[in-house]
Amino acid sequence: MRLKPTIEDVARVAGVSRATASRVINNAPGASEPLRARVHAAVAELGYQPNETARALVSGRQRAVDVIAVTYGSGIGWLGTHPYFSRALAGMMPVLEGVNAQLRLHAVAQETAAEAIDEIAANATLGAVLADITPVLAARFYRRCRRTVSMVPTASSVPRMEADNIGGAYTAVKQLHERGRRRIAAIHGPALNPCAIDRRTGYRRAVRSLGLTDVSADGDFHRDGGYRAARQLLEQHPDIDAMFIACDLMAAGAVQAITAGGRRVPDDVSIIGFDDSIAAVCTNPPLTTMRLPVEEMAAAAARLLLEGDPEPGHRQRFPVDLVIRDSTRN
Amino acid sequence: MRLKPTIEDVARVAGVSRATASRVINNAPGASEPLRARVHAAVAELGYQPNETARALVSGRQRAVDVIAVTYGSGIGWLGTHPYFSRALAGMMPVLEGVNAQLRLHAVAQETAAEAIDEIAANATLGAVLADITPVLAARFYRRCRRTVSMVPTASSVPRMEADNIGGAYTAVKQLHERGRRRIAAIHGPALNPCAIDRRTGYRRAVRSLGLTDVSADGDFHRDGGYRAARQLLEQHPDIDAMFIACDLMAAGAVQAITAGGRRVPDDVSIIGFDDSIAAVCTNPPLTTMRLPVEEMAAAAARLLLEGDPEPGHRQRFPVDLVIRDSTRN
DNA sequence: ATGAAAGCGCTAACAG
DNA sequence: CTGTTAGCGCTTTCAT
Repeated sequence: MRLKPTIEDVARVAGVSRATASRVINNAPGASEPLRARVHAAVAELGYQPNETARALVSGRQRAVDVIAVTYGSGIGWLGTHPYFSRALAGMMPVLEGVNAQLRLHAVAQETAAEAIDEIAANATLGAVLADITPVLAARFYRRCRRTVSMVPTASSVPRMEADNIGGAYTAVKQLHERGRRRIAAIHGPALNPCAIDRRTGYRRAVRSLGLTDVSADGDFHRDGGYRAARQLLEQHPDIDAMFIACDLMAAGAVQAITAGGRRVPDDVSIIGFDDSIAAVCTNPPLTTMRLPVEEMAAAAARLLLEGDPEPGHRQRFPVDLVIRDSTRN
Repeated sequence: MRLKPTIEDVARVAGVSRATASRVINNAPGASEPLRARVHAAVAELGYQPNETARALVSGRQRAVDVIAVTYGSGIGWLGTHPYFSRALAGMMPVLEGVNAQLRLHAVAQETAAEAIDEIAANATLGAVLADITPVLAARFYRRCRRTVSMVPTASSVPRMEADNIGGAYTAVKQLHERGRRRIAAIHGPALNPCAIDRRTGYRRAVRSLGLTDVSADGDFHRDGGYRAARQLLEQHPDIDAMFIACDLMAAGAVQAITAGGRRVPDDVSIIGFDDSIAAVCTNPPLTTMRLPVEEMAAAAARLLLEGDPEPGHRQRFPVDLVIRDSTRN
């Protein structure tokens, strides 16, 4: 079988030099119309496709955005079951498409995260989007590669996309309160997750300023954890009439626990989730939720990287808006 | 700021030749212990990280698996809302991790798919996993790059991972029938989607062999389509007592439509979905469904690529198993 | 066991 | 406008 044609072959067939071939292929100026035509013909005849690796090496830029996800213990099952990550990818791909940039996906195990991160940083080109990296690791990465954007709250110098998690949580509780609920419990996310921390803060502030009681349980940002937390909450505080839940997946579990316990949503217990992920519309009833604009954030992150090195401390703020569905409608 | 150190720098600092440095870095034989130590020291001192691009160019192999997704019309919103794709990614990443292979993600617009596919094929290294490519496009890709694996039914010569969609659909209907249901409707997927076609076939065979009536509606593999199809089905055939739905996302919508119409799941209408995606456990009640082992299929596809060129027509079969949850429990 | 040298395929000065 | 010539950073013969 014939080897893949190189630009050398194209040049030979077209009867020009490699340089000329390169010029017309990259449609750079400095090539006459007749030669252009000959080169194009040769390209077509040979089915020539530039070798991106060689291009990248010589030009120093490979035009790839790296996306890093850290996997905790149990493997990366969460990538397949947690909508967050795929939303981020979905947001980035359209902006990368058409500008000849590719997306590289890295799953790094928490235990070896440090080394893995060093290697990724060393080979970064357009830069990296840190989807859920802890502040410490993010800072480490940033030290090795300035072209970095975090999508979660992180070390202060790292450029980031910032969603108003605190405000969102506050709004959620306030909304529940306005609808007349007074025993508003919360199911929070992992204690160390930066987003979860902010949402917890928002809940606490709202509870305090509205004169309510803090009734909290801890979840893990997964459905099962939401189910368990809700059941436990209901047992310990049977008078709960609303729940603010820090993630839709947990909210889906909570809805199941609540109805399994013989109560109705929203009549007995009103629910507001967080994220507005696919889970929010799959539950029954569909969830009122605080929309985290993941796609927009990811797209903006990609665009920022495309523009060049972001300023240290650069930040772009994103609103977290209330999306009303049936889990609060009654 | 200091430029990134090259192997040249390492060699100089260690006082050896580039060749020797290369040998120890790749821990190839042919370097004495004392020199190895000096090189390692130099690497550590400089924080040297090999440039993967240069490596790839010289060795001809970049160790990357390309994943291609075609986007239809409206953009790739579906990637963020449809669990299939992220499950495939989740399946591949663990097998790629640790073998120093990376994952490249490509979203190609349907209109320009042909050219895009040619370019990807030209730059493929370990090969490509075709997640949802039509047979025609898959064949085209395969013509340009033998290292290809499709995850959906496709042109006969293209190596593939084959799930028993027909058998799964058949099993689902049979299960409903065994539970005493007799008016078993179906909501199918897109007319041209190869998986949807097989599931439709399975439904038809079951209906015929069980002596039931074919009551079908068409969906789009999304929640909204499932909602609409279910509502329409219920209006036109109020005596329906069960539904086989070709995808969990549609099933989630159908559950909502059914309960919104005042009927209960599973008491009045029993439901079996397909996929066993995150949507199946977010609905209320959780869905009985036919499990498509997407993660396993994707992992096997990645492994196949890692092994070298798959045989033409290579196929690996995967079962589609019944997972019983509450939507059929009564 | 070690080093010198030849490229991988391409782009980008630099000459002509 | 066109061609010649250096490399990009690395691996890999091939001598030594």
